[in-house]
Amino acid sequence: MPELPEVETVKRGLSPTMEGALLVRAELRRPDLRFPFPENFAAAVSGRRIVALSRRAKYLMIDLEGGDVIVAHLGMSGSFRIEAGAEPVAPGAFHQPRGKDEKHDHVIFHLDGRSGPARVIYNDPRRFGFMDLARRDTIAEHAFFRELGEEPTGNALDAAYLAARFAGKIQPLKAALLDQRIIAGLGNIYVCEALWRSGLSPKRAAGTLVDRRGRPKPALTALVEAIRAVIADAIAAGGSSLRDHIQADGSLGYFQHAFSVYDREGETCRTSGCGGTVARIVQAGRSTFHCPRCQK
DNA sequence: CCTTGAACCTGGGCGC
DNA sequence: TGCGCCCAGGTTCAAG
Repeated sequence: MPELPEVETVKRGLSPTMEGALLVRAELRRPDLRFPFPENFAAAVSGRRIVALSRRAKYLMIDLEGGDVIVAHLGMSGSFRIEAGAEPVAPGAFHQPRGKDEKHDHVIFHLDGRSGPARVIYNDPRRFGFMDLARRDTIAEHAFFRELGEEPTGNALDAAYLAARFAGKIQPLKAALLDQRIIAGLGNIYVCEALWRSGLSPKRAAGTLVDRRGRPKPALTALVEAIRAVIADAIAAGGSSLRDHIQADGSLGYFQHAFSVYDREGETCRTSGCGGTVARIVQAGRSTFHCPRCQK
């Protein structure tokens, strides 16, 4: 589920339950996800109070009292859900998977919060997600964060910044926008959507949006606006829920209904007066959806 | 530096 | 009902 808007939605869904709660115990139901958990993970976080939740790019950060930070990435299929009350949280009270889905419940945070005991459960069938521990005061130097580019929210991302990063690049726009070192948090869906909104071909070389003096051409300014708008729209919609993915509070994001090109191969382009047909091509091994008629 | 392809995993959908 | 194949929101590594 996770590009930036989905992770932001997860953060907002979990915050009311997790912030201020005591993390009584972290229960790891296997030794690894994509990577092994840090040796001391469960012991280090158990018994600590949760100070705050935040997000950077596609990473969810859980700040604990004392300065440790749980850093979680949801990979392709990771999700969190909240179960309130009921189940005991005493040590030794192990989670019992009942259904098919629950066999992929890999991490259970047993909480004691303002509204009583609760569990926050991380489920990830494909296990492309991962969790690590960092220290708040050095987190910017952590390998996950060190090279990340600007967030497409707020004001840091602007045409001048992208012009500097795109200058001289032959790399196609699709690949340049997926590069987390340039813009942090975009993924396959929102790159396709932003390129469609700005009328730019995913195959176009990134450097062609920069003039000879290294300044942004109007098309690059339009692209920046499209990126910021599509991300803001998606966050406002609670992200995109593909397949059966649900948000932490059990509700569905609905931005998938607003897709203009993603997963719409063969359908009519929504650009007014265009009349083109959405095509699917493969770039760097991943599907790109675009309208060959109006995206130049 | 660049680009591509494969790898990591499981599950859903489709054609036969 | 089953099998084989392709596809999936991400990242990383090897190889050309």
